[in-house]
Amino acid sequence: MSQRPSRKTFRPRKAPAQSRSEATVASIVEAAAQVLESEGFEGFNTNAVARRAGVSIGSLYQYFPGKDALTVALIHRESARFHEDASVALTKRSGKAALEYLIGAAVRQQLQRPMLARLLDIAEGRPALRDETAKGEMSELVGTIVGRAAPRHPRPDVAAHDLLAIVKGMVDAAGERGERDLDDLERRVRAAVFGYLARSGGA
Amino acid sequence: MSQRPSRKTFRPRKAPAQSRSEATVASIVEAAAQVLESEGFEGFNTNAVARRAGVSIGSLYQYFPGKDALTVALIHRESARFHEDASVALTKRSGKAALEYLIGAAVRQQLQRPMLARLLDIAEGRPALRDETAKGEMSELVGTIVGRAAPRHPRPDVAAHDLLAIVKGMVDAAGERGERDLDDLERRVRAAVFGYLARSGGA
Amino acid sequence: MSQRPSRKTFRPRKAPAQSRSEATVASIVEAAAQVLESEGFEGFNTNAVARRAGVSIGSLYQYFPGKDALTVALIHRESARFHEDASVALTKRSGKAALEYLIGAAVRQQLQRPMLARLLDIAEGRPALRDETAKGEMSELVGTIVGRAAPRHPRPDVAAHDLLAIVKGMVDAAGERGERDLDDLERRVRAAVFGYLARSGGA
Amino acid sequence: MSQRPSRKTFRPRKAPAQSRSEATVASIVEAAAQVLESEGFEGFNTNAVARRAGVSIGSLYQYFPGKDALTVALIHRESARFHEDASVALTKRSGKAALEYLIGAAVRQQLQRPMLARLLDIAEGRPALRDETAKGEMSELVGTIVGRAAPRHPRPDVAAHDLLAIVKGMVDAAGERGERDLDDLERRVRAAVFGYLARSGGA
DNA sequence: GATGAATGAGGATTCATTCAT
DNA sequence: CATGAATGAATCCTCATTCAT
Repeated sequence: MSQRPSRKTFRPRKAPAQSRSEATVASIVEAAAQVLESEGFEGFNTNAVARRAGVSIGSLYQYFPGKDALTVALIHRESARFHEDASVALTKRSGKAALEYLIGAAVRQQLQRPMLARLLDIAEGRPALRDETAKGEMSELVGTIVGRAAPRHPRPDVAAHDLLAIVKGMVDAAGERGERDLDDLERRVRAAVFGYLARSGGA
Repeated sequence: MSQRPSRKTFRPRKAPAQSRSEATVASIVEAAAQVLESEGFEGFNTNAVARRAGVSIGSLYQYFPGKDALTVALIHRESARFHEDASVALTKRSGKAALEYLIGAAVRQQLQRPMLARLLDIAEGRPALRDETAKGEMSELVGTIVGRAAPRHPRPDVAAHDLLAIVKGMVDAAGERGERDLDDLERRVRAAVFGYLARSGGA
Repeated sequence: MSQRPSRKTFRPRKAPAQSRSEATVASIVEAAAQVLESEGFEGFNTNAVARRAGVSIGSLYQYFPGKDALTVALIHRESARFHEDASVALTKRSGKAALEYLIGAAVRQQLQRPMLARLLDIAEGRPALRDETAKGEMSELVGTIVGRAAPRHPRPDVAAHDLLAIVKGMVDAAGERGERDLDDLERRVRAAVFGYLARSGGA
Repeated sequence: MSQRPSRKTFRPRKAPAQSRSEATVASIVEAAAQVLESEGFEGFNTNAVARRAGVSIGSLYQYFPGKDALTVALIHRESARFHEDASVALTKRSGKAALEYLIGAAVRQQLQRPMLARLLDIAEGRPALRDETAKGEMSELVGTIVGRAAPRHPRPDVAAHDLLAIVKGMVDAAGERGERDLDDLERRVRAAVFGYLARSGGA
């Protein structure tokens, strides 16, 4: 038959009480990022992460209830970055400027650790992790920005989904191909985003 | 024995000369598709594929040198579909019509087996399989079409990459969200594609 | 939180198709018995069982879906013995003779592999395995015999439970203490059984 | 470090001289009882006990040299109860009354915390703990009582063993089945005990 | 060729115990 | 003394792959 994952929590197991453990937790998360980055999903296993973090496997499990919790932590870490960027974007005067800011942030972030970003995008899609990701929030945020950038758009929420998908698709592919020219990529992403908006009713 | 083969060929072990083995090979590939579709990467293992195909694990290894060969075969099968579609597209009178045809095909194909298509997109990105995929060819084909649809575009090859990424990003996300409205999705993808072309120099 | 065992089956994984595997299965079960006997629950682990059986750990899991399945198989093996004995007992002319036969069988069986028998009695009580044991049947069988041996007994089913408990308690304790005098033990068990029946309403 | 200590003392590490530690020790033991009761052997681990007791794992090890020491302490706690009961029983005028008193006490105690009692009976049987249990004493005490209740019995010590086994067997089984009718169970145990004595030479 | 039994390295996770703070 | 972070041996189990029949 199939596997029965039995609904687990991916939340950190304990809030680190001493400062010693805060460092441990952070080092584990960064180690997870590095392992994922350099070995891909194939080599992403708890022992490797613990080793790279310089802690014992036991310590890892003291803070993360399982392998997936590592991935989730990683996803949250990146989502937080996006949220910050989006918050800043929301302060921009024009909707267009907000979108442009967000695109720039996305491109920069992606090209900084291309492999990692791409793998996390993939991980986010895993059914088991679906509930743990803040996709809804992200769409909402982008929806708000779209609402400002293209006030006449009939379905800003749908546009938000699409734009997120477009940007992710483009930057992931660029990262995969090893593109390094930030400005060029950013220009092209803008073309896609504003082109889409223009043609899908945002005029 | 072990589990980590260092480097191998993914070509089918034998050219199926007789029709019997041809059928066997096809059934294994389809079984692989079904397992991938219903169980995801987690449940995608050689024994499961053999079982679903109704052949012994020994036979599977008779035709495929290893697990990855299955994935590659699957990717090739889908690429073939794309090639056909692209060939048809190339017969269209106008470049615009060609692109529209291709978009329609991509959307239809994606929404037919959304999970499968998405997982294969992911698999294609695995470094180990990179060489085996015909990404180059696909880009070339699309590049040609772009060249016709937007003759003034300064970098049709770059545009081809981007368009491929945009379409994949959008339809994968749509499939993931469970969208079922083909026409609506197709319209939006067109907006993105032609919007991008218009703004990135294709006028 | 607690552990979520997720309801597993303890049934053998596959019916051995070739005669080779029949032997494997048997050797695994006997190895399980021996390991349990000599190492107790502490040392009863799948690796030890596989090693003692002279098979790989993989083979063990090919036939048994998990550790508990080994225990269940062992319990079934012993229950089968009891059923045979009970069937023979049922052919006895008098109820008293039937009971005496069953007592003798129980004593003999117990003192043959005292440690094993005791540990299996314990294992039967584990909540996780409760459903897998044929305790109900055993009680019924004994209930029938009691019904013949003490026709006036007001609650033969309760008596059956009690007698089973008495016999198990006595022979387990005897085994634990290392008693070897079969006849003496059997006499004492008879005293307990018939004494109980006489005083609990079986006259 | 490791997990398999070869041989150790199970005595509490320090005689709790101050009342503070006395209370701590008692709370740990009771926590052990509760964990064993609610989680079974599976969930009976030092960390869980410490948590339930509201002390740190470090403190637990301050008072108990290891996990088994907890079990031993628990067994001793219950044995003490039995000893008290037996002492009271010894004050009874007739041997019969003494036995009846003891049976009543055993039944009551068992049905109060059925799971715990059963698990401790099992734990007592573990070879590693055998030396630590006061089984000998218990048998002696019961032997004395039997000597009074059935002065003609040829082997009061053997009878003591058997009676202990009978009572344990019956009440454990009853507890396992979830019986709650104290009086009925007590009647049946008496039937077994006195029936056994009558037939095994105590007449 | 086909079969499926057997293999065993690899990876996830637990938990008794120690020891720095 | 108390704390709880850290440790790592031990165990369960999976699955790619081989090979005798």
